[in-house]
Amino acid sequence: MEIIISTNNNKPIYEQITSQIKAMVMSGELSQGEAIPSMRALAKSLHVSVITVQKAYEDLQRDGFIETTVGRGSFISANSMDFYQEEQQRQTEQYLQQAAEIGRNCNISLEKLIELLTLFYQEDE
Amino acid sequence: MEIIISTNNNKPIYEQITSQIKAMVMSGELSQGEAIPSMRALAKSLHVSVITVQKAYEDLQRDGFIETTVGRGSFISANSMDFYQEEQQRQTEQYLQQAAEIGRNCNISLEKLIELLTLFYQEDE
Amino acid sequence: MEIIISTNNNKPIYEQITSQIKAMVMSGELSQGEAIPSMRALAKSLHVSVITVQKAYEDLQRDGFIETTVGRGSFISANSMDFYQEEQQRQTEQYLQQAAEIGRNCNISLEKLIELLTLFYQEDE
Amino acid sequence: MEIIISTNNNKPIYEQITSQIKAMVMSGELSQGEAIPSMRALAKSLHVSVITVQKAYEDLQRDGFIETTVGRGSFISANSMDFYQEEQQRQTEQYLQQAAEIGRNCNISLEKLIELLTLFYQEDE
DNA sequence: GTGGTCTAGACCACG
DNA sequence: GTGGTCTAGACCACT
Repeated sequence: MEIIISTNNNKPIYEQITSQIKAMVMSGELSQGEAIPSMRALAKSLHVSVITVQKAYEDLQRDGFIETTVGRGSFISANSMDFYQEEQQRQTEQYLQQAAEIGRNCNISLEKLIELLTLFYQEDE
Repeated sequence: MEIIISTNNNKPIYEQITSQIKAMVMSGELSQGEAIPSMRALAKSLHVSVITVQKAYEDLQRDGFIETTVGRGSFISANSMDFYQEEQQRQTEQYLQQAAEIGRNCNISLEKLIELLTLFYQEDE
Repeated sequence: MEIIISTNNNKPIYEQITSQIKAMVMSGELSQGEAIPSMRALAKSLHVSVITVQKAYEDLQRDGFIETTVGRGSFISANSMDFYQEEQQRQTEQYLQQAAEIGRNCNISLEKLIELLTLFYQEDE
Repeated sequence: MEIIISTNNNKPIYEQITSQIKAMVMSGELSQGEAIPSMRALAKSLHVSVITVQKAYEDLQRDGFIETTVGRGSFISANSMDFYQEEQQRQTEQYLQQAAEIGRNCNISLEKLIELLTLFYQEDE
């Protein structure tokens, strides 16, 4: 499991950790029931405070992605993938809505927006 | 000129001020060369610290939206609208790109994304 | 006598007035003993507060460029031109010194500086 | 890292801080990636308000000289030196241009200006 | 601990 | 009256 932390980024470190772990579940790199590193181990390998990792794991547990048991460690929970799907869909819709709203206010045509969207969609492939 | 401040919002107050003034320029409610309220006047009417308004005006000036002179006040600058257009286009593209990226990772088809975008675009009308 | 006030400029208005009057003395547009407009007349024609013009005239008198008599008006003083020459030379030297200092710190060669100076000198002709 | 604040100076304190930090980068006293004091620490050691230091750091960050992260601190950014070089060159050119302009208006010959410039350039060595 | 935001005062130069 | 700078407090999110 490899997580990359960027300090130049404006996103807080604990959020970078959560989002990357979620992405690994989605990509299949982490499967349900699989163990993830202990907070101390991850903190050490990322050169990051234990408190930061703790916050990340707390958030993941709160949102149902992992299950943490004292003395045993943390594990990917059974329906983590569904949670992730929902979350991402919600976010995608939100981005599209904002793009639509601003675009309309600036008199950017729907065709232009679709063109851009298609471009970005194929670009990343 | 009417600005609405929401404290429940997670956006800082000075940012709410700047974005609403920019929007007023775009909508034509404020035209080029027109004076905007003095820092003290706006601070008083919004029940907000002078410093907060000052920060907002400072940002607006630095980004070229207004021109401010000691002893005279602040005025909408000549090319404020162009700056606004550019800024909004940049942001729209960013939203579309993020939607495209997440969408692709979640196996949402391009058709589905375009469908959503079209929906949101026409919804606001 | 024509004075141009720029609000986009970061220089205070009273300073724009003084510097332009001084320049007119130098260029011969204003000669020694000649009357300059009354404060109120100038304020009106420049669409500027009387207090602003008053401050400008005060500075000019303090530096010996004009002589003001209550009830008579203000006149270019006898040795205004000398004062101006001295002042400008002082300022020119100061600019050159600053350019030399910064340039040296940035490892810009003396030749390069002279080249630029020559360029600017001939450019304005 | 030693910064000297002069209250007799007409330059604002936050500007004195920014310019001295920039100069330290240039002189090599601060290197890329190196940490600079926390706002609170610097404010305390300079007997100055935290807000004043904050304003200085904000400016430095906006101009690309430092990178600052909440909870971590501020660090000299990778290309700080390039930014500094550009800034200084711009300023040098501006000084030379002003010297050229005033000099020409006062009938100071180009030779005389070059002579002065050379003098100042070698004087500081 | 760090920086980001906000408040309520103050003095200054400029108009 | 205007904006520019500064002070001495405070709370927040993040490390």
